Amino acid sequence: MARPPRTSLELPAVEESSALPYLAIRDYLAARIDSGEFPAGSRMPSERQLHEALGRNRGTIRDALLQLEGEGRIYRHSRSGWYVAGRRVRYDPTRAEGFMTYVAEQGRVPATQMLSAEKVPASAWVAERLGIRIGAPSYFIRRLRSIDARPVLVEHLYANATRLPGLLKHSLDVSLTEVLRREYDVTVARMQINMSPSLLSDVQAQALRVAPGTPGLYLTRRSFDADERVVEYNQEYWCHDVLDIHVNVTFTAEGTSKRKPALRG
Amino acid sequence: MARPPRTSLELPAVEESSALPYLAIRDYLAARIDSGEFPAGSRMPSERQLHEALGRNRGTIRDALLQLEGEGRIYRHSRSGWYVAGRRVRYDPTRAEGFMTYVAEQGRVPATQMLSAEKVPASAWVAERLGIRIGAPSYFIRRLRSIDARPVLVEHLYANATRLPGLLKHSLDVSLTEVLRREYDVTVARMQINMSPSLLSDVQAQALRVAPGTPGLYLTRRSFDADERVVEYNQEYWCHDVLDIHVNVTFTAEGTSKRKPALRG
DNA sequence: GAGTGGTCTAGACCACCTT
DNA sequence: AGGTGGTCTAGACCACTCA
Repeated sequence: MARPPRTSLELPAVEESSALPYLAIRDYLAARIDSGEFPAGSRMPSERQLHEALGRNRGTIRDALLQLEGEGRIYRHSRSGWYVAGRRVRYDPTRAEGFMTYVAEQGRVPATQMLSAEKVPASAWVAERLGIRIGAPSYFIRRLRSIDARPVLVEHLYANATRLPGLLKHSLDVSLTEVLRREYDVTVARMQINMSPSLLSDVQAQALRVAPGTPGLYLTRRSFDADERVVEYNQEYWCHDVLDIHVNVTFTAEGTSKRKPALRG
Repeated sequence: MARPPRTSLELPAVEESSALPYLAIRDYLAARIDSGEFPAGSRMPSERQLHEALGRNRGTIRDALLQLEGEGRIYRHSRSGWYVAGRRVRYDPTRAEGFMTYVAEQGRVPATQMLSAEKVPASAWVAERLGIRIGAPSYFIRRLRSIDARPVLVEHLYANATRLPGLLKHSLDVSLTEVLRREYDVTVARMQINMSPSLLSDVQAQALRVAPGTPGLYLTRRSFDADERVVEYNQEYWCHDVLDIHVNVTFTAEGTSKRKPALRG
């Protein structure tokens, strides 16, 4: 990854807005991010620079940076540095648009990189989720997605290979939903979505080039067609600071509800 | 909070399943949680006990514990100890049921405690969200909610006082939605929900009796009636390990979607 | 090869929770 | 009053990224 410029370090004393040193440093750095001194995407001063400049132990500096990371204000690129986070991307799981679409709509630059794609016999775990027999042919696709050149999620994609012959021959750098509709005339009629905040596991952290222990958001999606057959099963491992999830729900009658129809465009 | 029993410490050597000491300790503790040695709700051995028992520095022990916290396997009660987390509670934001209902349905014990309730002139921020004039009377209610005696979220509730006269006289320890329907004949027709993972701010952390810097989930909900008037505005600050969010979406036609009607019971 | 973050050690003091 | 986690210090070595 190209290393963005680092803002030079000139520091008025840390104002003791918080009694605790690490929170005072957090406030100080947050203020400089807000003021535009450290713009989104830029590199923060190194931990050792801050250590020298602010007269606090590197561990304390690190606590302040980890705090800002948890708040989603900065993120790190493992062993390269700390960077200022951009705005969160709005994501509405009840809409059909894919990653490439909604990211671009928000003025950001999405990108997809294939990590692996294979046809394998379904394990028990996969078979259950896809509603197929154990050992039946299935696809396993692993993709890395980025926003503004920052890797932000790893996607695992499982699908029934019997139903989608030759899927791996198509370009999978774009929206899978679109490939399914165009090439196989398969449309998603229903989705089961799960989300929970967690940490990125070692494997996913490595793919995203972040440290193990980086906070994440685990998102799962099971898509069904009109006949209630599973079309695909998705696992998405997101950096926790990337998404702002919006859901709009309309209730029609007592105890029932439906999503308000979304207007295109 | 009553202090649950602590499992006594007898330790076979840490198996070096991971090269890094703190991850090896994480694996070791996770295995003992899985095996039932440390059951949900019980207290973990203290950091100093683990330090002595495992022959690692307390800082390293702490890194392992923080890792497990991030994964949602354990949580801490500030300055009291580390505890084993229970199962996540399933929450479907597109359903109308309130906290007390869906928590109880899952065999857990929900509780609500009022922290404050006042009638105040709306600030600019509140006025915008409620769609009322700045300075118009509004309610501000702050509640603490628990599951199985563990505080898990702080709720801020804003409402239009002109429209709901005498609201504070009613019992607000239960579902507000129900009070609104029963006492004011107000029904929610639409909700705008926002979610993003973050850290608990100092104020909310204090109310939840957790350390500042504890990971959280920030959830916001704006409810409208059938005439598109705002009924209430909610802010919820959740401990990050409590929720498993489920959303079920049905697509009817190209570009539109609606939630599958939920059957009662 | 220089610089970065990632991890670890061995101490210390404090605020607070618990009993 | 004793024990807990929360914070801080001052070092150290390593794996890795980047130029």
